[in-house]
Amino acid sequence: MLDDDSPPTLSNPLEGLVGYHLRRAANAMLVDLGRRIEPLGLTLTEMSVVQLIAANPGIRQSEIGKALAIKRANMAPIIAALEARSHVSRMALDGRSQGLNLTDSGEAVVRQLRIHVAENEAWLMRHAGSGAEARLIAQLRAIWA
Amino acid sequence: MLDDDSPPTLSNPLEGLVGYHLRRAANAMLVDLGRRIEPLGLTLTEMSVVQLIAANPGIRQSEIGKALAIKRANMAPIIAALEARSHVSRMALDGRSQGLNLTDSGEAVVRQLRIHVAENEAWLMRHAGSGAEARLIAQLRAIWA
DNA sequence: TATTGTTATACTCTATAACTATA
DNA sequence: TATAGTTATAGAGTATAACAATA
Repeated sequence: MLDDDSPPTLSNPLEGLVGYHLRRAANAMLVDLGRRIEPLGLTLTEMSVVQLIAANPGIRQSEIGKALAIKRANMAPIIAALEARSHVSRMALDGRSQGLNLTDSGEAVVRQLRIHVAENEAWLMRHAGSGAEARLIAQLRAIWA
Repeated sequence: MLDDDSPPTLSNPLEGLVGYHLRRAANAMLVDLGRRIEPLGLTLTEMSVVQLIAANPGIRQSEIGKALAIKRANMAPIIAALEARSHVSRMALDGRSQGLNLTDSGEAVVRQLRIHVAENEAWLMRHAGSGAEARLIAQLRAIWA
């Protein structure tokens, strides 16, 4: 079968775009991180929220949303899910605000999380290497390719 | 009201992570690009697919999937939607494969697309600037912050 | 047997709108 | 009036599983 099964020498005009590499690199990073934290039973968004609570005990969910660019409407189910798994507890600050804190279970998860995040960062730097600035595309491409 | 409405001096441990900035930067880029191409009635994924067809007339959708990391199962509705809007036509290559081509309408869309993508790239570089390699975090952060 | 395309389905993330209640 | 939280809903994007038809 010599019908040219070799790589179809496909032309990809997106290869020259920084935005394309940025998207692919971010996706690759999220896939790697997602696999690492999978055993913890947290989504990537829950992961970042938990880390923010760990660093800011008593924080309000509206503050988390502002810091991480998550809309109020999307914060509600995230906090509810974390509370349902007993990772987060709420304490009324006033009639409408609640201070969020990690439970022991939540603290344990964060400890594991830090390890996986560090591994993910190491994975990132391993792929990105240290390069000059004009090498931005090459760096980002190296992450997913 | 002097209850300290100033920024809550919130601690964000994610700020030190390359992965965090990568995710935020990619999201910011996609928001900018999404707004630009919105008038064309294409999603971001459809946009990249159309560009690949434009550069590779007669390409099979399985090849597009491989190039852009889109699963076969997800390619089907994308191509169907592009065909439904008469941007793409199919031509049987053999009993199971189809060669994809742009229609006149599809070509017109791609011409507009190229302009918006170039604008998005300019926007990206305007924010990222040209910087050294250790400035990777700063560069990426500058895109979304 | 492996590949191409398809359908069905589910989950994550994001978005807007509208509502309650509290400040 | 503005804010904090909630609910409902929708649209992207991605994932797996299973199937038919063809190579």
